[in-house]
Amino acid sequence: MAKQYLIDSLASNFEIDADATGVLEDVEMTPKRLLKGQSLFRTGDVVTNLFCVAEGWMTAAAELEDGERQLLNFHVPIDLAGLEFLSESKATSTMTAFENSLIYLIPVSQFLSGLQRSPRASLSLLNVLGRRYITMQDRICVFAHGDAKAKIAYLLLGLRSKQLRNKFKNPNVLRLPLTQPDIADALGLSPVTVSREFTKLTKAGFVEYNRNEITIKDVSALEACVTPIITQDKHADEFG
Amino acid sequence: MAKQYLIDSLASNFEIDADATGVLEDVEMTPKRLLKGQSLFRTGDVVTNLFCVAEGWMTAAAELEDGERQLLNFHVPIDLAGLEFLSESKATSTMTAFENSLIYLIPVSQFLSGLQRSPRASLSLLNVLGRRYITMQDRICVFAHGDAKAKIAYLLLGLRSKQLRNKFKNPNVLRLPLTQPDIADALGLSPVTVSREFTKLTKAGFVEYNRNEITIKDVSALEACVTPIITQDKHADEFG
DNA sequence: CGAATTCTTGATAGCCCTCAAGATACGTGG
DNA sequence: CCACGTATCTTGAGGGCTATCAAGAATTCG
Repeated sequence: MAKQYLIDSLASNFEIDADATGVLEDVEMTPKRLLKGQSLFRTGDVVTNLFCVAEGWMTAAAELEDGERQLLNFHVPIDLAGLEFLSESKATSTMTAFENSLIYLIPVSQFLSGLQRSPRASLSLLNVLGRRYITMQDRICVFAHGDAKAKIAYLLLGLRSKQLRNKFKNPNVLRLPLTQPDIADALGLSPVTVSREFTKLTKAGFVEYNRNEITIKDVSALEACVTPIITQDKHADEFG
Repeated sequence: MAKQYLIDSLASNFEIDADATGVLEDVEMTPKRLLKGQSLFRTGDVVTNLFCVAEGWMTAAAELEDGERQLLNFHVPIDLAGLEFLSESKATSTMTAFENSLIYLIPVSQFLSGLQRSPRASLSLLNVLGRRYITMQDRICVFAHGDAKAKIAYLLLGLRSKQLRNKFKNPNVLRLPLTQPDIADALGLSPVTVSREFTKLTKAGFVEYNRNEITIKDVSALEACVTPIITQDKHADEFG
């Protein structure tokens, strides 16, 4: 059954031990398919479901007042997403399918009562959110002090880490149809700058860029781009 | 007794209801005084205590490789700090007293076992961490898309919100001996730029800057500096 | 095939950093 | 109380990085 598979995957990815995952066993997980570009919820909507990504990519984005947007997160299989809306039922970002995706909806109410019954699961989630907070601090450092090259390297390494954790076959090939305008939206750069930086990175042999498929050729070279900002041992952090 | 006062304050500040605060009643809180500039722990240290700020200001900073630093957080009375180290016992930032401070140390182990006994406290903490995560997303937006003026306005409004929540008498007077180099470190700007922006903000009548005491004269004008980045209703978010 | 989007490349402009020098304030010791 | 050193603040000049504007090539999609 799909649900048991998801639970097992979540257990390994979030270091929720077998006992703690009991929290998910009594909740109903409703499958939902989203087409590319379709939104699960928008800023201001009331969010009543967490969700688990089974196939595809989901992305969280903030819509800025001047028409720009800030991509905040990338959710791949098997990610549990929406934890930040346990407290705020009103969405502060828009959750959109980046490509055709299959997700499983988890009602917040059921999830919460599951947590009430399982103190160990609550602690695991506290750990997850604590780590995410630390990751966000690193991201602040990169956005505050890094140049365009450092930001792009940080993004690519973060996506690679995410694929690595979720056991993608070749983590160096980013299986995400990211256009350069998308990358620009994620990093607060202009598409033109992204293009220029990628030609430089390609000429240097650090990456290969083939429209919608980015291949990391030299991980340590990319790490060297970020090292002036954050220390080496933090490069395993995921983006989003 | 000091401890009961702290517990009550934490209860109101973190929306931890009276029942849930039972988590703190069985833990020992050890008072510790720190002189200005003294560090509680440094990056890489093993953190075995959360702490609650009773007097003064504490600040968390990341030390970057090129000798710069990124100020990440400001902790005022009555803040509970160090929650992100429930998962990572190794500190990822350095916690320093910004002025002479009195804090109460709370052993992580005792706090965790308290959480095990109190599911509602765990949920409250999940809410707190969830909100902090959302706040960090806003900060990402400002750092990625904002200019120097927007960043400074965002910082000032965030510090004001913090004083407001913690019931300082006049929240518009920032009671934090922040030098311009400090502000530069918090925002990834150069001290020179901070100085120029403050002279502009002063001439415009938005703030008053008197060496170590910043007074916000026009809240809505500052909000207007940030509004192009994040929407109006998010300005209540705290910095840090 | 045609329209829209994406990608590339060049030229220009603006913001912020760096360097530098002088002024002001703070703390310490005499 | 004063002198001194240190740190902070201000202001100017110059330079680098990235945004913007623009135009053309390549790709995708209907």
